[in-house]
Amino acid sequence: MSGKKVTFSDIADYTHFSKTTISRYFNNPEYLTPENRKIIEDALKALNYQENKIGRILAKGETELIGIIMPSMYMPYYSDVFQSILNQYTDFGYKFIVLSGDSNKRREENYIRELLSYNIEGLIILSHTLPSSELAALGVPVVTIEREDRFISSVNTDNLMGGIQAASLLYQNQCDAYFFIDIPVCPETPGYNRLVGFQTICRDKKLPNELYIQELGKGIENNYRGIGRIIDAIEMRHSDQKVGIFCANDTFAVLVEKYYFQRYRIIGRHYCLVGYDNSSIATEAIVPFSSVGQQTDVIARETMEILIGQIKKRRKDPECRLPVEHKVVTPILKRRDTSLPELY
Amino acid sequence: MSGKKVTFSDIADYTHFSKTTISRYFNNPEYLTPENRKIIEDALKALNYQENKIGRILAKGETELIGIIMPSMYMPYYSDVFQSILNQYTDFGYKFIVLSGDSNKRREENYIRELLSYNIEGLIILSHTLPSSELAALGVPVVTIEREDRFISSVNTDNLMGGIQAASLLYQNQCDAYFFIDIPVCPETPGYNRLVGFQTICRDKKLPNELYIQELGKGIENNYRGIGRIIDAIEMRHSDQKVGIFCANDTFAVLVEKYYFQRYRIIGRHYCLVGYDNSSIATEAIVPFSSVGQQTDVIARETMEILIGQIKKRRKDPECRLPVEHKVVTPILKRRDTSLPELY
DNA sequence: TTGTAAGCGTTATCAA
DNA sequence: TTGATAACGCTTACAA
Repeated sequence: MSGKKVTFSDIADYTHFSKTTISRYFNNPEYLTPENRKIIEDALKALNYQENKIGRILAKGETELIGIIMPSMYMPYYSDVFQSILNQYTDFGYKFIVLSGDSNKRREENYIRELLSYNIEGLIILSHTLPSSELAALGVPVVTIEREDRFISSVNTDNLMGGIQAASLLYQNQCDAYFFIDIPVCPETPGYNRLVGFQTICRDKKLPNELYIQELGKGIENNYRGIGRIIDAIEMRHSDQKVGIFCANDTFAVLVEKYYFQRYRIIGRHYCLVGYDNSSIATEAIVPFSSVGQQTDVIARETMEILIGQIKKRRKDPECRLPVEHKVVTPILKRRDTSLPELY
Repeated sequence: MSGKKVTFSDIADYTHFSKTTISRYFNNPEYLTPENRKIIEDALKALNYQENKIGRILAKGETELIGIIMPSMYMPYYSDVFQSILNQYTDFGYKFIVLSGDSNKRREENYIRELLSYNIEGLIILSHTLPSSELAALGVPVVTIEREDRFISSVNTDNLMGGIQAASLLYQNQCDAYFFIDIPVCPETPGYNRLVGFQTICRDKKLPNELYIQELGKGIENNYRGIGRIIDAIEMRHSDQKVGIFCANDTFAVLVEKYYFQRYRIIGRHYCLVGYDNSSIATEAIVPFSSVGQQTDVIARETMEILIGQIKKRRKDPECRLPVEHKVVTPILKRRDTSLPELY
């Protein structure tokens, strides 16, 4: 609308107070008399003052900005978590500057430099590109989510528990043979424990089991082909048995279901399927399958709590060492009955 | 690592240049002799200088910040577009502050105020909450994506074309009766034209058709029930015909497929299905279905081009009126053969 | 309760 | 090619 922006000086001139008093109106209104408060309030409206945080940031050094580095969001899990993080604005008031990583180390280091140049007060990392050792050296509070976190604070789902829940469910369904499907994951990644949990149950209960850990290629089509090869391998030797399959994510699980149908015309019997993440696709699938759900809202909240805690510490003492805190969030197994409903 | 942050003053002291010269090193290095440039370069390393954009912003008024207001991302389309927008950082260098709206008008107005207080240079709106009249009055460049855009610049998919493509595909498949399924959408929304396109073809070709425009409730379960009622209604009168169904999004489409199977044990024949958005679920479905794909990368790029164009204009002349530009992006129909493959 | 003046880290203007 | 100085919009001692 108007030309130049209205500043504290303008309001000061208009009201015949000083800039300081205007500042106090916002930061320590209790020092002002009600009458003077009213005068300033009216002036703000009359002049249509718009808050400008840049000056404040320069003076106070507090940006209320948090940086986020996302991996590519092709897995719905990531956009679920991201959505949950954004929702935290309501409770914490911090704003998020978001960059999307692309597995290029140099580039993500630049992202971080760029974010730091805006004086972000904290950093949330979902991308897997940079090692935690490097993140720990940044000097700002950092929390990672569901990734390697040796030297830095983190929030992870209890993947071991998740694997145990999944395998137990298969066991309850009295499968004859048990299978775990995933792409290769390095043991430092929390998700690795899905496998460990699965193995734990298999060992305890002495269940015949096999791991199918292999690259499946990029894109759904390639994944589908890879899954197909695995299912063929399984069916080759277990066609007369009830097989229990635990997939490390729902996308793989839905592809298992799809392949069973496309290739073998089998739907919702013969095999028992458990996915991971409980994303919408587990419900939308033609026969909904069970899935280990991650509590993304809890994850987001814990992340912010660690981060804000460290930020407050830093505001008090900018030199202080940041503690390394690890939070673990319990997964929630969503059971779905995969037996087909009768036609009515 | 260290205590206080290194500033231009520190570098000036260290090198015995003035702050001005240090600033020039970054902004107009050609004014410096190569030797002096080298000296400063070394000093930067020696002191481990970290860029600080806050000072620069205060002095220049250019934040290189763009605000985004997202709707809740439960439809994968939104996270696809969002991902594409984030990718634009590489080409444009602008950073994004992201807030997630929740259909609360007051609250979203506060979001915008908050964003403006950070001196964002532009705004991208995907949320549907605020009318374009209000957005147009903000004074910053604003581009909306796929929503009501009467008074403001926007980028939309050619929904009319999308509807035409979908209906034409059904027609090519020689359906006997044609159906459109969506929730009620106000005619100002670009998506409304999906229906118009569908109707256009039906009228042209004189195809028997019906519109099922009704609330389906919140959440997949409710949607599923609603879709079920619609399919039952259709089957009641068309069970012996080949029905062609165009769903306004892929989620509805997959639920149609699911319901046909669960209730009627029909898969991939009898009906012909087209979705919208070509999201991953259209591929993952047990029988993949055709879908009108939105070119989210093109949408994101066009959005940024309009926005950056207006931002540049504003930098030259902060008083200038902002033009209202509308870009339309062609949808791309992804055909998928829904006939079942033979068992081999 | 209010004001003065210095400061936050950069850039812009002008002069040298 | 370089530097002194003011300016950007706000906060914060300190003084009154």
